[in-house]
Amino acid sequence: MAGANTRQQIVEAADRLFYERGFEATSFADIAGIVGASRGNFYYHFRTKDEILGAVIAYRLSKTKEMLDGWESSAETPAKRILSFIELLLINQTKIMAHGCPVGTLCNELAKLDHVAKDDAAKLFNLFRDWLSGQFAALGRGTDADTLAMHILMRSQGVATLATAFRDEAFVRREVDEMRAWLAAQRPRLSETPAPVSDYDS
Amino acid sequence: MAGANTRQQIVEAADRLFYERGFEATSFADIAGIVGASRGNFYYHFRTKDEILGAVIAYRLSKTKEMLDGWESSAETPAKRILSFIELLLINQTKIMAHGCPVGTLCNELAKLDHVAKDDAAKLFNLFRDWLSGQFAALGRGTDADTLAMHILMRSQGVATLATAFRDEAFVRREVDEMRAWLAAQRPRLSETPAPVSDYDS
DNA sequence: GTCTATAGGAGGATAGAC
DNA sequence: GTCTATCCTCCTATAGAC
Repeated sequence: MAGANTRQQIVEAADRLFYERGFEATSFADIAGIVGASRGNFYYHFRTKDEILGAVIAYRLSKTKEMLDGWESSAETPAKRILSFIELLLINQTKIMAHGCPVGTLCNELAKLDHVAKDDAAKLFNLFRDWLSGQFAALGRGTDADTLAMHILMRSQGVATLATAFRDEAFVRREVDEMRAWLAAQRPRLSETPAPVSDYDS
Repeated sequence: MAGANTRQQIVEAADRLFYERGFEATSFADIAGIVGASRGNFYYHFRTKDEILGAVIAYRLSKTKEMLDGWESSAETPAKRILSFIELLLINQTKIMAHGCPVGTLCNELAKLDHVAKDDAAKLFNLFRDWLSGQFAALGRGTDADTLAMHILMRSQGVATLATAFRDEAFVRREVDEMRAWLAAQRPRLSETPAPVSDYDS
């Protein structure tokens, strides 16, 4: 319904359902049920289901960029910005326990389907990776910024997967605290003066 | 073909395809193609696809128990046994980069489908969790053994997810090295004498 | 225990009226 | 730009012969 923005409504409904149920498990009828349009009309806006997937990935990329830009301006220091990323696990905790991380689960599903768009979905990870890398560089870790970015991204994914399987809030809180402690231990490091860091002190 | 063990052949073929392609994306025809039996015959052995899933989960539980028992007898110390778990990421690296972790991806898919068997699949995680917890307890970490078990399980899942998305061997090696270093830093800890540990020194 | 044949339904996609 | 009607394929599941 509602003219020219039907396309956008389809994308947003698909975005939600692809996350909650998965790409394959979501049918046109499911999306149509949310949008309130007929299935037939979908093919005016998208020729195939894969085209909807492409639009959903593009939409997520744009939303993610917005979020990262928001963190950039709302937090004053690189450390606080990285903290925004870490605490996303708490903010989205309920959804994550029900459906996992939107990025990780989509990449996993598309990898299994050997879908043409699997590398496009991985660009969502690259967005976080590059942004985190920039923050670690700003923190004075120019040489290993990307390694640190991948490390914290890895932890976030691990917590999300186990949060879905165990639905254990205490576990999530504990691991978020560990990540905060790990972050606090990351100090500017020059190649000639490696600083001692401590991670797991609980 | 082959009488009474057709059931087992179905389970093993389904086990492989559920891992490689996912549960929903695997059809009876796909399984039949591997086993070399007709689709119709499947319903003599299993009444529904969900029953095949149940049998696959039971099969994986039993295979996992075997693997853990094997580590128990082949490695002499708790630390070496935990190392066996960590290095599974290297042993299965190629498969993980193509299809993710069999446990994590199945749990994620079933959670999204809100499938009745999702908690049964999570028992696979519990098997690792309890076994790892026992090893950490034997390492002298009786009070926080389960916390440590969940932490290393979390890391393993995070590495698997990013390995699938990025297919970056160097990343996997690096994180496995980090996990080894983390493990080496875990010392027996009595409640009154917390020991200093270091984690992230690379 | 295995087969062929087929029911019954859902999904993606198309055609054409309005 | 949206709708209804329809095609075709694939899937799960069943019936019944061998």
